[in-house]
Amino acid sequence: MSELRFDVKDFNPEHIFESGQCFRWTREADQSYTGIASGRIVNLRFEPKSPEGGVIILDNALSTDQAFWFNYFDLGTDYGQIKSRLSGQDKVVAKAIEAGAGMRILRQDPWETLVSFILSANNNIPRIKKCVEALALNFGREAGTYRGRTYHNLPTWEVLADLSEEDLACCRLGYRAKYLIATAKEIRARGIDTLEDCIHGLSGVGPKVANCILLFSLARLHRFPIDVWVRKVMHQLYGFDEKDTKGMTEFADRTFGPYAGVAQQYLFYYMRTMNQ
DNA sequence: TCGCAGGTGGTCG
DNA sequence: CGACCACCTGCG
Repeated sequence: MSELRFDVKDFNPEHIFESGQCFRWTREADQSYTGIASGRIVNLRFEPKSPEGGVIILDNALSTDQAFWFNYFDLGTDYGQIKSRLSGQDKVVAKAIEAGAGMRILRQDPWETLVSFILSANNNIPRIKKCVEALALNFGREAGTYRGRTYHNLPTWEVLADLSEEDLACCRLGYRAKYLIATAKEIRARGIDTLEDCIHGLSGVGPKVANCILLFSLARLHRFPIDVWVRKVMHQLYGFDEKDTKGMTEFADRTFGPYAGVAQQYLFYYMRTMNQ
């Protein structure tokens, strides 16, 4: 284990980790974040060097995982360019970008993302985190120990597919447990490779969850998930009727084009931070 | 007690 | 289609 460093621009851990796209990163007392992704336990701290950039320091990372983390944090994408493009297209988003200037869209593991967002339905972020952790602790393989804490992976679909709702009762997932089991069985039958094709048919995966998976794990940056917060933004700041999902989607496509999903992420974070 | 939380699935018209 | 509405659970 060693330390990995990345010089980056447009990076702010709080904007990235507190924007509801991931559920397994925890803020430490020193403002760093510890998390687990694809079985890798790591602590991230960020040292700003200039107004735009700084250095990411990953503790407990393997040197052979440099490519993994580069991809995970989408470091190959120029968010400065995306931001200036979006800002030029829309005043509201320009404001939201100021508030969340260090936002990035992660490239998470598709299965972990699928599980997390099935659990997100009609749920709140603290409890989604609890559900994910309970699932990992009770049914996932141990991934290792770091700074006195033991971490577990999420269970694979092979494991979940053979569990019953009763088995999962200890995780307090509520009615989402049966979605999870049904989806695990479906993935076992079809395989994860076809996820993008079959995603819409999966149990517990409606349009919102499907868009989240495509955006937060498969880098489909044009996907525009509409949750209660984005709905609130679209209503309050753009004047849409709260129920007009179709109108919001068409507006996002038309206005933000290939980066509608990135715009959504700034708007989501903006709305959440405004409402505190 | 009740509404709400990063919605989905089932049932109607 | 579109409009309802039930739904596990924990919190304020």
